[in-house]
Amino acid sequence: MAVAQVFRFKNKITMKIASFNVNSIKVRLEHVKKFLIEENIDVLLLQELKCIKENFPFNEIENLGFKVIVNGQKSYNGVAIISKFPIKLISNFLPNISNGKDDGQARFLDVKILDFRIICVYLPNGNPIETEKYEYKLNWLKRLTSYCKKLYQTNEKIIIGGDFNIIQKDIDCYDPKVWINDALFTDKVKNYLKEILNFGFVDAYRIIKPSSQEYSFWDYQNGAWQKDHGIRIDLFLLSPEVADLLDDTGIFKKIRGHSKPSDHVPIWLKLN
DNA sequence: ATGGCAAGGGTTCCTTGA
Repeated sequence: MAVAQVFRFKNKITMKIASFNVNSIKVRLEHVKKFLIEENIDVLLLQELKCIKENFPFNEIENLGFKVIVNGQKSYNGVAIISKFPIKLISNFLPNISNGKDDGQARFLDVKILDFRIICVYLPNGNPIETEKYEYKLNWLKRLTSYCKKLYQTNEKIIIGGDFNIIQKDIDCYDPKVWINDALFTDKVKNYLKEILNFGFVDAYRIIKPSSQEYSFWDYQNGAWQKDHGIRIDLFLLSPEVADLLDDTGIFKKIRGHSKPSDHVPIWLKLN
C-alpha cells in the first residue's frame, strides 16, 4: 500500500501554466524572465509581442531552459508559447471561414505539449463599435467559436488561454456602466463567449473563485491602477478533461505595481 | 491645483491599444 502510494505520487503530473499580455516583449523581457523563474512556470502564453519573429529574444528565454514558438508581426499583435517541455506546432493562424486561410494578423497559436492541446489567443479589441474593427472582432469570434467546436469534439485535454478582450459579466469590471457600448462588453461579443462555454469549456478562474472580483488589466490612464479600476479579460478556458485536473488558479496582480509594467498582469493555473 | 498613458515606427507626430 505504501509503495503504491509513493509510486502514484512520483508519477503525478504537476504543471503550472500562465498567460501574460506583455505589451511589447522588448520592454517586458526582464519581467517575463523573473516571472518564469520565481513562479516556477512550466508553460507561458504571451500576447502583444509587438515584434517580428527575428527580433524575439530567443536566446534569453532558451538559456533559462525553455523551448519557444513565436508567431510575430511588425509593430502590432504577436503571440508566443514558452515551454519546459517540447512543443509541436499544430497551427499558427485561425482559418477564415470562407477559404480556410490566414488573415495576416498574428493573434493565434495552437500547439501540443505533452498530452495537452494548448491554444494561445489575442483577440481583437474591436473599438469603436459599428466600425470595421468591430466587424473584424465579431468575425474573429465567429472563427474561434467554429474552431473550438471542432476542437471540443476531439475530447483532447484542451486549454485555451490569452487576452480575450471580453468582459464576461458585471463582476468582471469595476463599473459596468462605463463599458456600455464598448466592444469589450456588447451582447454580441459576450454571446460568442457564452457559445464557446456552452460547448462544455469552463472559465478556470470561476471554477476556483465563483464570486471573487479581481482584474487582469488596468488602463495606464486616469490612475486606473491606483483606483483599482480594472477589468478581467485574460482567461483560461478548459475542456472537462483538464478541468478535472485543476488544482488552483490566480491572477499575479503584484507585477502591475513594478516599474514599467504592462497594462495586463499574468494569469496562471496549476494542474495536478 | 481639474489634467493626468505607453509603445512602435519613424520623425518632431501618427496609430493603436482597451
